[in-house]
Amino acid sequence: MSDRKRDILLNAVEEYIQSASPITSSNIRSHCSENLSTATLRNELNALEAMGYLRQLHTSSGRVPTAKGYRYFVNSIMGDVPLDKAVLDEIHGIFENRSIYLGDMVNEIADIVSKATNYPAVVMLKGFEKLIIKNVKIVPLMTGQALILIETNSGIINNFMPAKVDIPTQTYVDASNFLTTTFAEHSVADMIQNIENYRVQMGKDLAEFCGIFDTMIDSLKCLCDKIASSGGFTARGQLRLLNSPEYHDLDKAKRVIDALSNPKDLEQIFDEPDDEEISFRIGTEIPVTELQDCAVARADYTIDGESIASIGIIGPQRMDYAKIASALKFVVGEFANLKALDSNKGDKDEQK
Amino acid sequence: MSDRKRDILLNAVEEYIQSASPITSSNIRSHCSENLSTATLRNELNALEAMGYLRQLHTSSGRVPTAKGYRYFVNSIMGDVPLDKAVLDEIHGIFENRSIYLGDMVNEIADIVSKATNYPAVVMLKGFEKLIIKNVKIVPLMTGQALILIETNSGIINNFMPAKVDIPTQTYVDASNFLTTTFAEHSVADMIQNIENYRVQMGKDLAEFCGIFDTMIDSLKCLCDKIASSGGFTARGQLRLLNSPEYHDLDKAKRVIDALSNPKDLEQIFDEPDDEEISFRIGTEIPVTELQDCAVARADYTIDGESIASIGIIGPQRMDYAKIASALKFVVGEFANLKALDSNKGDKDEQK
DNA sequence: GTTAGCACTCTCGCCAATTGACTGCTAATA
DNA sequence: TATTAGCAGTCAATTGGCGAGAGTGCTAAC
Repeated sequence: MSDRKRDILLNAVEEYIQSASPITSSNIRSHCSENLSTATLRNELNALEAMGYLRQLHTSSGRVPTAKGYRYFVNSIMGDVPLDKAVLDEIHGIFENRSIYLGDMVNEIADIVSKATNYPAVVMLKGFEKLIIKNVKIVPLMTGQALILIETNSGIINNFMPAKVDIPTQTYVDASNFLTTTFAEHSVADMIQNIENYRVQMGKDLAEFCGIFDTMIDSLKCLCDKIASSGGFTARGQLRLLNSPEYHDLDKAKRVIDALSNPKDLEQIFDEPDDEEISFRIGTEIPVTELQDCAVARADYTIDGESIASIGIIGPQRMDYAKIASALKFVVGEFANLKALDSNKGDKDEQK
Repeated sequence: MSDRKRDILLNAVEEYIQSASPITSSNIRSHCSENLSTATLRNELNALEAMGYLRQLHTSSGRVPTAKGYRYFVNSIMGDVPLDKAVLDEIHGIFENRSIYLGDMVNEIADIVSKATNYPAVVMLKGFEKLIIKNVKIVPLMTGQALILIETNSGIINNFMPAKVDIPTQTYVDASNFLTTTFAEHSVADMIQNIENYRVQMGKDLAEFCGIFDTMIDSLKCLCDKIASSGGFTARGQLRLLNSPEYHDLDKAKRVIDALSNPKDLEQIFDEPDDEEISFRIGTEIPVTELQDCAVARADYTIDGESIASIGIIGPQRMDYAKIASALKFVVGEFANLKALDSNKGDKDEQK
């Protein structure tokens, strides 16, 4: 492909992303190639169409990028576009004020990412059980339940468990301390799996904790199951899909929105690992029929090479790829900072 | 109004709520008045139109209820329609498993009510500071923050506050116990306002708690402000508005949905007290211009005569009033049960 | 390789005619 | 007096045709 064709194609795609109306030869002339005539541009556009990057909706209309055209654009222009400063600050604020429950954080991130990009966002929490335990607290409440708080390197896991009222508060404190000293720097999964071994090993010392541990593990398993049954997905900002002219058709929009609340569909997109920083799938590259006239952006947050959470944006193929890429990069970056911060902290102030 | 007119009107409204298409004379004949001719029915419909209960969109179309017609229907038919058993169980489950944060509970209730009715739902948390304290716990975390847990008669208030790492855990326990014994059976507002007095009164005994109390009160005030700034509103299920044929027009739907995320608008509907169990406002009865072709249902949850939370449903005037009324009644009923249960519990197991 | 010019194609908005669904009204009937 | 049958009238919705406008493809000239 000649340099000129490349310029024209990239310009056409960019233009179309902004305007949402088919690109004409005069259109391009006024925006980037003022020294060429429309006739020449028509020849070039014709060639680009033959090459499969553009297509015409009908003989006498302008041209629209094909999935291949978008793909070319995405591969070429992956430079960052600076995000809105207010949005940046808002994202940063969420992470700043991070002594927050993991579940809430996931919701907030989905909200913010959707707001920043103006498309629906999906967050998939893949393995909270892989997070590294820093501290465990079991707090008995008056209502016959207790609150489990597990501080990890990426936020706090919280869950309620049933609790007998006749167990003294101190027992809960002791049990919590035991769990913290035993499982600090281990993963939650480790704790769930290995608590049995510790119990056997330590004999009657732990007898009084047994009941507590059993119900705690049960309730954590329950939480795992709950997250697993929803596939760990949280979708937010579905309404924003309606802002795109391509989804002014309600039925079309509904089909996409329905897919967003169907774990089975989303699974196919987010389950398989993805080692790119930001990946885009366009059109038929998406393994879900209902979404094949969409584009999906995805970024993963990984710890030690394992993906903990995925963030996805779903929109029309004519989505603002550059803006989305920078939003996702920024969010994932904040995630990483968070982890660095936490491990520092963890070293500094040991729990007695 | 004659009995026959009444029958015809109620039937027409009910029919229209189901079918969403204008009611014709032959329509009524086949559904309720098979012994009358369509001509007679036309005379009756004509009379009902003259009385202002129905109106024609154009000369040769069927008739549609006016706001006055819906109002008559609502006042007449307030009998309960049994709700879907699955929905009933789901609502019940939320309250059953009630050791849950107030904030989460509000979200879940909005979700469920919206799901049950198939319309957008709004929950307004008016005065969590009016709730009665049963127990206070301040739990220090590793990240330089502490978790405030206030168990009340209607769920747990939770919020984070900054905390110095060098304060020993026991101080937090003592501070928590002090707050619990001092303010149990008082409202949260009482605690926020009167903690100053207690501090002055008790002198240096409390000196070591001062810092903790100050930051706690600050952070609770912050929470109050945050809730106040959003008007305390949580809207869910906005998308369901699109299911109604009257909102297939996107712009029309968006105007309503925007109003639902505008505290200023919602305030006008939910701020003034409402002593009916379930109240409906139809059309111009709603004090918000953007919502004047909608209907709004509202139910309040009150403690000691004061409204703590309001639940609202927004939909087209052609909404299923009976179904909405029963869903709201059921939810408010569960709320009340909750309170009864809690005060029992409170008597039984005292905190040391 | 580039450009000007012309014919061609297709969408969109507009208008008129047709169709079909209901109603209102009038006159006949119980 | 209340009800009904029948007929004329009204209006929305659909259809088809027409013209304008936008944009292209192609060809011939530069």
